[in-house]
Amino acid sequence: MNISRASDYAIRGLVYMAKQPAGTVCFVKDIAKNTNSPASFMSKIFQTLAKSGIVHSFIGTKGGFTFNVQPENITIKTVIEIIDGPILLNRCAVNKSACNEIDNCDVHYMWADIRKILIKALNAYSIADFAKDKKNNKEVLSEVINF
Amino acid sequence: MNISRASDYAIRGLVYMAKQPAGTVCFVKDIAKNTNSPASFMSKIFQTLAKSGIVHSFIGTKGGFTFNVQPENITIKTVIEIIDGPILLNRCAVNKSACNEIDNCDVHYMWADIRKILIKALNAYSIADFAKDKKNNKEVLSEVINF
DNA sequence: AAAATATAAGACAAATTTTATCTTAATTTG
DNA sequence: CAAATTAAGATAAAATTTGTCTTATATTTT
Repeated sequence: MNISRASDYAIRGLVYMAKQPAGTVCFVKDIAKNTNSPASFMSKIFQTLAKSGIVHSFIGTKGGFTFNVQPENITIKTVIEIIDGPILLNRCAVNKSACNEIDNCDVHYMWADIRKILIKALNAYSIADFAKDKKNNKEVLSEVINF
Repeated sequence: MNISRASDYAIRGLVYMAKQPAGTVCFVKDIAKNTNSPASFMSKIFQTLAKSGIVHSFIGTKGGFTFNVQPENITIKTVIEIIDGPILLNRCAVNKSACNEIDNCDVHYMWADIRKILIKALNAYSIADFAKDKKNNKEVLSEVINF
């Protein structure tokens, strides 16, 4: 029950970009250095982010990456799904046809339920939230939502 | 961002047990058969569950497993943590010392926040909930909690 | 006491996923 | 043309997950 290192790197890389002046073209080399991640791995990750459309890539000298979608509109859920694929939790969380017990699965509704909650939480934070002053980065949701 | 097959099997196995008359001693062989899981793998899983104390094991002819904790008091979170270990989400979710950016981690609070919500959701369902009539097994939380 | 049955424990192994790395190509700038 | 940078894909190392197998131990039945 963890996110991948790759998603973690992606989020940190995008946060680094969001901290630069708007429109700055960022090199993978710098993104990697500032997030303590392997440059070659980060390069792969940003290729994937570029293919998804949330960042734009420029080849050549002075090439690099810029945001193609505003950091305010890139949620944590978006990033995780681009890098790791859909959030399923277990095999039968989304549709019954994927469940090996088909119509008779006991835990189907539970996982669908927990998945909904998790996705809402992951969508509640955007990349832009982390480029702001850190003292605002408190545990917002879990204080507001008491269940 | 998935739970392991092992946790899935564990939950299904415990649900199967909860459906039997209270106090029934269940064989791994039967638990595995009724959950479409490999018996030898399920055996390992139940060893772990027994070591944790939530089930009791009996060796020998007529041996097997019974609940040691009431199914009402075994939550999904409990099972997942027994089988897969603590729910962390990312490396810095729990304590800052585990974070590679130490005092300067941008995403620390977010992950701690999302983790809290997820754990609450996983604790909201118990094994006993799935032994009941299936039409009660609707998506309860996500309808109640609107955030 | 012996035979049958079931879990315990741990070594072993296969499969899958994650985490990279490396090389070659393509593109842009100067 | 030279330098810098991403693109793409092959490859590989490492870690984790998913299982299997064997031997031991305990219990019940005969």
